[in-house]
Amino acid sequence: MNQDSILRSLVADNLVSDPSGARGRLLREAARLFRDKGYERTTVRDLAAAVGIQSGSLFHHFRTKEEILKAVMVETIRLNTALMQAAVESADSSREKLRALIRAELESINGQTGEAMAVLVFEWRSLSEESRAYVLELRDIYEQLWLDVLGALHRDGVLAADPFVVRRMLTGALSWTVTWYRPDGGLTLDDLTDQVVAMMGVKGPGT
Amino acid sequence: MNQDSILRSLVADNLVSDPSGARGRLLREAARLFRDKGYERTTVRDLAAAVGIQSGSLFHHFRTKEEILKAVMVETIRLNTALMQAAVESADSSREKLRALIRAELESINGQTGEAMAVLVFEWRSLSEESRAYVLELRDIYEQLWLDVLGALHRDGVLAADPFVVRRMLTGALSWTVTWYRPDGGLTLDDLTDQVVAMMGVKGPGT
DNA sequence: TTACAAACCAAGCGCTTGCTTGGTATTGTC
DNA sequence: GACAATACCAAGCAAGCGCTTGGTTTGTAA
Repeated sequence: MNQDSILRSLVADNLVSDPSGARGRLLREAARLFRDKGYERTTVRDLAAAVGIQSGSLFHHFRTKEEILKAVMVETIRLNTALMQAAVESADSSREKLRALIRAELESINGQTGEAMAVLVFEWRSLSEESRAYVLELRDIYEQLWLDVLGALHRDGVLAADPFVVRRMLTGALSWTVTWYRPDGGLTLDDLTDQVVAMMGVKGPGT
Repeated sequence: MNQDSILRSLVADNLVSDPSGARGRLLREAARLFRDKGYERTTVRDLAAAVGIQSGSLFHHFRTKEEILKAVMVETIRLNTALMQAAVESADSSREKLRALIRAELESINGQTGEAMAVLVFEWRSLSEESRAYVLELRDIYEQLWLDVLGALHRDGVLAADPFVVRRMLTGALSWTVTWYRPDGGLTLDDLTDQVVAMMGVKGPGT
């Protein structure tokens, strides 16, 4: 189950928009604009211009501007949850599962879905109360993947610190890479993964 | 040199506004509103109402709304840089200096200046190009404090990972605490500091 | 060819925004 | 007590905002 087939499966189930369709293209441009200028500074005219239509025509696809923000976030979480799940399942030991999770999250933040992930981090305050509740609900599924793995490592005595605290520290540290990491800076995502694992106080198998 | 005297010294030098003055009170309310609602969603009418004046009267104190955002950020960096400097100087070993820095940054993020620090993290995109350049300049002084200490630990073989990467990971992890840490949750800032230090792969004195 | 829905345009409405203006209290100074 | 300078108010302007409306084009299928 590679990344492409996971995406295609989600598209087939109508959980994620086809990236090549009109709606999918709009969401991609929206993510880019929201990340670059922020949600509030991005006007519906900006969004429309980015996909080459009139501003009023946007409201044929989405009822409100906020619905666009919500869709960007919801679809991104759905996709990355599925990718994470696959990453966990493909690894054997808990230690390898953790590494796979870190690697996958770095990929989601600094790869294809990077714009949308940045929006998820920086623009959640612009969501309405109900949209926020729904997004948080989806996020919990995602977070449970992490807590399961960290909890197992904790029980095995490999991880000393509290899994909840560790996850939150990791969330911050990994999210923040979006503000400074550049793939052309001589540091690959694998290098970065190594540094994170090394920095975590996870005792190696031999000690 | 305690925290209060540091603040008073900065006020005397006109680098930070007196918190009890009109300007200082406005900046405090602005920081709170900007954190809660975001800069763009906060109107000048909101700001004026928070300090009990008419919206037009704001422009007697600040030329533009953006100048208020800039002032919140600049004064916060100035204060926290001074506090960090004192924290570093009061510690003897590099290891203790690192702990003092972590503790001080957690304090700045989750204590009195918490609102303003959150603004610094989440609202920097709303700054104009020039304001951003100035803020980054001030930030560099602040960051150098960290890199000096981390560099010393690295040279001594206490810290294995790259100081630049470690600092950036720490920035993310510590900033993120603003989204989840609550002092009434049974975890003190000292506890949290311990967890961070423990999580960092800094080898203890005995190994 | 006809029928119909989906996708889009052109125009603009009603409202909110940051900020300005002209004038009035309030404060500090000699 | 005269006189600025400072701090504020009341009113409103011009621009930009999200979104609506009524009508036209495009795609699809019988």
